[in-house]
Amino acid sequence: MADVAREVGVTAKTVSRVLNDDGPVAVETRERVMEAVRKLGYQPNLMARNMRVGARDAAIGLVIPEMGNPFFGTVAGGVESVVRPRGLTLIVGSSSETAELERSLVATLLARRVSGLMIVPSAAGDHRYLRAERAAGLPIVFLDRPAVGMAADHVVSGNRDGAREGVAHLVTHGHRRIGFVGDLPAALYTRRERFQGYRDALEAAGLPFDRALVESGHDQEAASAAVVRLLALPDPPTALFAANNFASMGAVVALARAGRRDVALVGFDDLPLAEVLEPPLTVVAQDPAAIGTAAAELVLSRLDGRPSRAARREQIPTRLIARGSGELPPAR
Amino acid sequence: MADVAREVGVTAKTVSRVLNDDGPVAVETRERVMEAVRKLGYQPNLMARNMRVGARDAAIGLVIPEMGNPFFGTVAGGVESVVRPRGLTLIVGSSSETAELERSLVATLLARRVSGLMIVPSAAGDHRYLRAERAAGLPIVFLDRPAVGMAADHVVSGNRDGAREGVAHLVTHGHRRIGFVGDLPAALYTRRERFQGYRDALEAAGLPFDRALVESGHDQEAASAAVVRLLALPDPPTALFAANNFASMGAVVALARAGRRDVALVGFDDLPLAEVLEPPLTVVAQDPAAIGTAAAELVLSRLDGRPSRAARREQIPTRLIARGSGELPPAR
DNA sequence: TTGACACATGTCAACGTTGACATCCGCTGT
DNA sequence: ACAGCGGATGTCAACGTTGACATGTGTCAA
Repeated sequence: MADVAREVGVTAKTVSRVLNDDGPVAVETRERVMEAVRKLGYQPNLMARNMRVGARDAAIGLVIPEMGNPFFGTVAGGVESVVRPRGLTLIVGSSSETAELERSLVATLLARRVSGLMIVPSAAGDHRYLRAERAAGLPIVFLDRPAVGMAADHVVSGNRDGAREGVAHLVTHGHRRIGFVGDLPAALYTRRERFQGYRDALEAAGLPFDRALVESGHDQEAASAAVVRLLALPDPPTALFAANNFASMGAVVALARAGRRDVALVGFDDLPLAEVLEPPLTVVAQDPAAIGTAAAELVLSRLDGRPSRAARREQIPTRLIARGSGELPPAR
Repeated sequence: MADVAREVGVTAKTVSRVLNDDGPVAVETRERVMEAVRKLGYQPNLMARNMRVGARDAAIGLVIPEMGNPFFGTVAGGVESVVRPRGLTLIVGSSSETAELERSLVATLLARRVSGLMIVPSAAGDHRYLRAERAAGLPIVFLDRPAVGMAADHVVSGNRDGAREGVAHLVTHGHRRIGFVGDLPAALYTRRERFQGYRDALEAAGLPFDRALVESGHDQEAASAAVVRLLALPDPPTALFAANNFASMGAVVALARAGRRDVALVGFDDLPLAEVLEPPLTVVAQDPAAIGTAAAELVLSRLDGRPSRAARREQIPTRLIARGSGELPPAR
């Protein structure tokens, strides 16, 4: 910047004014400065700019469990689409679902003095340590799952309602014994909510809840194995509700391997090739992009100074997409 | 930092020494400082630290076309896994495959003085403008596709070899008319390479190249339509080679809709549920995580001062996974 | 003619941190 | 007894930018 100023014969301050459209600058000076900037290939140093008095970094920090998971990738894309037009940079890190990594990532982001923090909390965490930051006015929003031990803004899917709707769909098609294939650990927020939705639907239909019909597994293989166990029961389910995408894939694989085309299935979260599966997979679709944009907008509105103490909570509704696998009638 | 220093009764410099394990500090002083740090909840300001004399930001910038695409998400995950243990933060942005957004993102990253730049270039770009930065010693590595108009490091898949192997697999199973379903625009690097591999395989087998068997589409629907056109030819192909994941999905969908279980298919890039498709999908799998880690390691090695002028280029080999759809014999 | 005012630009300091160099102290070896 | 040395700490400046305030110059109304 000093070089540019020297080249033009003005002070750094004037260059600064030109670059920021700040204060009055003679048209001619402006042009000469711009030319010098081009000639010297000058680029303002954002780090220095951001460092000025108490200023925060013009960036938003985002912590997701995994980059490779398209669900979270799409969430991140939604966040970016809102945040970038505002001139904010997105800094993403992944926690591998561990509270420890999550915390160290958050520490890095805080050290960078990001302007806002968005977190998909990992299962085991406790977010009390963020209270002070929140109280100090830093916008913090949790995505997909609420914070633990702390009242804070969040944006989540309509897990319970969605699950209820998905299971009700199976009930409507005549099923009375419906298996639940969930995530692990069972204490996971989304798992708990969806399980509640499952029970809601059973209750609404006057169906008994059978503990034996509930199985779990964290990855696709484990979910597959869970389905195999369910099908081996003396009085097996005629339909399955898979409470997340891995569970869905595991169920699809298990049913395909067993050659069981007669078992109905509804999955939570849409899959890319759902329509060409045999039978086409009925799902309760989430809207990950909407979760991202809604959360980002929440952060921005906080940033624009709405220091309201109260936590704001949003639910993004799900949508049942009936493709066939949920409409199979009960065998027998 | 000044507050901490005052609390302990030392200078900021001493606090700095404690925090960076720099220079000798009395054990007792160290402890008192650490305690004050905890008590006051002090967090070092990374922006300020990074700004010091000519220093660069302890961050790596990564530009990918799309966050929601699991291929690039996984690439990003690979990058992060290498970069984080080194204490570097990852800053990710997506370009939506447009040269314009890509460039503005790169500008932001340069303004932040990142320590390294990793770019998945969008189709239309020209990277001459980065020459100066590269010459100035900034590590720049391109991923998945090479730079345009500039000799620079890159890490790409073994596109041509992989495609050749995939198509050869079809030839081995007796196919003589093999359709090619590619990406658009046709000038896209990966598309060109894979197309070359396709022709290599035909040539190696002494099969004629038929222009009519080449179709394209950028998204899944377009690829589907392309497959429909191919099947409607007077002398239609008995097998298809889909040159990327959208093409694969489009082909799978088109074949399923048409009820054509007799057409052999090999896709480039693996899909999550490939094994449960009917028939199970044979693919030429890429290794996106390896692309990310290899590229990141390249950046780090450059960072550790290997200012060798020559561009370094790496290819990550692909792997044929035969599941069934490529082994169908030619109908008729 | 003069004061007021808008415009154009400059000066200075400060943000938080750390390199370079200086200072002080006590111990060791001769 | 004292030079020499290493350990512990301090002082100062600088990184690049921009707020707050100051200065200078020309125009216009009274």
